This record gives sequence, structure tokens and C-alpha cells, in this order.
Amino acid sequence: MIRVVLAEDQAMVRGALASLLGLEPDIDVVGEAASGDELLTVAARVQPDIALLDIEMPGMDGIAAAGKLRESLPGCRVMILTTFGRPGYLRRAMESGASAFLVKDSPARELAAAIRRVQAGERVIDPALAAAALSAGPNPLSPRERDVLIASANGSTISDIAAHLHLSEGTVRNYLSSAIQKTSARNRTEALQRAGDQGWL
Amino acid sequence: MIRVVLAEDQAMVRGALASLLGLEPDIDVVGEAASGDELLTVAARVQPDIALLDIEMPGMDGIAAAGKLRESLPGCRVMILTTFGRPGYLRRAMESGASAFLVKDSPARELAAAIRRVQAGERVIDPALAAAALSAGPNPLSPRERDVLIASANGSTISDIAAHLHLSEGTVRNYLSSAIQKTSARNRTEALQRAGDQGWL
DNA sequence: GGTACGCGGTGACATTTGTCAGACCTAGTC
DNA sequence: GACTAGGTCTGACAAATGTCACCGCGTACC
Repeated sequence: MIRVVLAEDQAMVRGALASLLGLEPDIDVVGEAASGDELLTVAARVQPDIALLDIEMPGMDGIAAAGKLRESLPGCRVMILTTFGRPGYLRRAMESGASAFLVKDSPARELAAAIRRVQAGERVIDPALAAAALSAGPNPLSPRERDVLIASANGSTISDIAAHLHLSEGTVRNYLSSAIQKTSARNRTEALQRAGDQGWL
Repeated sequence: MIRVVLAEDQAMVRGALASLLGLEPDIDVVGEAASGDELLTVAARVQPDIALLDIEMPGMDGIAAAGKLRESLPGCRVMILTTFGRPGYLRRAMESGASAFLVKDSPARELAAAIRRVQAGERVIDPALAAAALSAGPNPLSPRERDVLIASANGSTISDIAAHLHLSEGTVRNYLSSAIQKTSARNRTEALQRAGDQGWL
């Protein structure tokens, strides 16, 4: 039996995935978690073969949880299952030691097949996504530019961001300006969208 | 047997929900659709008792599809199952004739229970959401203000929006300004976020 | 030692954005 | 007919935003 834990914040989706996998004779869902933090404690207790993680979760996200899990349970393989196939997500997921990257747009039957391939030692990646990740270069944003862009997401003004990051307003403007240019956008909103689409945040 | 069709754009979630409902002895998933448009053709063919719709779908969204379905198949009850419980969504869903409004945060076992209650003629609404909808007033945005706000979402400039909606730039600025005030925001980004949270878009 | 890069800052400048007052037209309501 | 609300427009103004040039500091790397 392949022992699997699920981490996914939406309870109904989590339960539905569990029932989907429950139909497979060789797969056993031995634990569930609603956040990255919860996953780590559950995995420590049940010692799964495979952890199936969503990226978008409250608290620690799926990619961060993947990295922690690789440290604490090296024998457990990590699979990322997420809504959006952003190239940057894939890159970060692979760097944090994931064995698979699936998107929720794929047919449901592929999930069990992917789990078996990962258990056999293969790496499973959506081919279209792999191509996109190779064609898109690495993240051009410096850490600070990234911080400033993220802080501007909820409609904050320059002075809000400056206060929040303990910077001068001029510095914030400079970072924002260079982030806008690096994303070849025309304003912060567009820059935020482009960077988000690439998975640079 | 209760005959159900599912409409949900993410194939894996759709398949998982189907397998979840497949476990219930009195529920039969007789059709699936990946968009609002597809739902209407599928429902016309299989004549279900209940349609379970996600809101966020490409093309016709779940609420619009609910309205159309009520016209073409008055005997079929509509249930909305969605990620976010925005008050405005609930209001619009109810106005378009939905019998239930569930959020994906709820436990998986509640889904089958809700389906049975709807089949029995009840209306099922998340109590916390109902309270939020009652406390939040109706949508204060005029149709044009709403259009302009939506068009500004992807980082468009004033002149982009003006060209797109065939308006003068001054007019766009005026609408945007009044939308910002009605949402008590400080700029369009914040206004967009507030309006989105309320389900006013 | 020189060079490059990221971080943090200043000051000046042009453009964009948000606000306000006012105008005209239409459709509905009392 | 008067009144209101929404839609469309203009012009003017202040504030916010984006760009540019330039400075200093530290830490890499060759």
C-alpha cells in the first residue's frame, strides 16, 4: 500500500480528493492537513510515503512546507498539486525538493497514476508547464523589489509601504520603479500581475 | 435516486467531487461540465434533479448559468458551491433562483447532506454567510461605475479604460472617483479589492 | 585592488491620478 | 410640470506616482 497524506485548505476539496484516492486499491490516505504547519505534525506522526500538497494555504504555503518536510522526513516524497501552473512556482517547487508538479486542470484519473509513478521513483511534471518554465527565465526581481511589490498588492500607498518596511518613501519609489521596468509593465498594478503570472512573488 | 450534474472548471476537483458523491447510495452523478455553457447542454440532455455549480468558471459564470437553467429547466434545483463566501455573491445567487449556497471550506460530508435537504425542498445557506449578507447593504455601485472598476483591474491606465469603454478620459476619472468614495477606499486598487470582497463586481 | 551588484538614500521633474464644480441629456417618479 | 438619478462631458487643481541622476555602504568575485 502507498501511504499518502493530503494538505489542502479547502475542506470539501480535501475530502473529495481523499474519497477519489480511496477508490484505488493500492493507495491509502493516512492523514489530512489544512495548512503547511499542520502537515508537518501529521506527517511526523503517520510517516507517509508521499505527501500531496496544495500551494495556496494559510500560514506556511505548500512550497515552504515541502522544504521543511524534506528535512524532517527525507524518505517521504513530495508532490505539489495546485490551481495555477506558474513557471516560477514550478521552479521553486523543484528547488525545494518536490518529486511532482500537477495542476488541478488535469483529469482526475491522472492523480493516482502520478502517485504510482512517484512511488516508483519517477518525477512527474506537466509537459506544457515544463516547457513554459524553461522558456521563462529566472526571477529578475531582487528580494527588496519583491517585498515592495508584494506590499503594494492591497492598494497601499507609497507611504504605507515605506512605513511597513521601514524604508524612506524615495527608496520605495525607486524599487517600485525598477520592478515595473523589469516586468515591462506600465504601473505597479500591471507589474504585480505580470510578476504573479510568472510566479515571481 | 437523486440525479445530479456537476459544473466546475478544474477537472481534478470535479472528478474528486464526483467520486465523493458516488459513495452515497442515493445520489447519482449523471453529468459533468467544465463551464456554464457546457452545463446548459448537458442538463438539457440528462434532465437532472439538481445542478451543483461553481461560480468561478470561464465563459458564463455559475450565477449566470443558474439563471439560464431556471428558465430552461424549472424543475431542476440549483446549488452554488464556491470558494469564497462573498455577501454579494450570495445575494446574486439567491436572486437568480439558487436553492443552496455552500462554501468549499465546509466539511466534505455536508455536501451530500445539503443535496438531500435541497431535494426535500429546503433552502440551504451557510448561516455565517447569511448574517454577513444581511449586514452588508446592497451594491452601491452604479452599472457604469462597476464597468469602469472592472476594466481597471488588470492595471489599465485611464486612457486604456476610456478607449475600451468608448468614453472620455474625464468621464472615466469621474466614475473611478465615485467608485473609490463609495467603497471608502483611497485609490482604485483598494476600491477594486473592497468591491471584490463584497461581491459587488 | 578593481569591479559589479544589491541595499538605502536624496532631490528634481513630468505624468498620472483623484477630486471638485459645473454643464447637458434622458428616463423615471410624484 | 417639477424633481431626481444616472450617464456623459469639460476644465481646473492638488496630490500621488513613476523616472532619472546621483551619492554612500557593504559584500561578493576576479
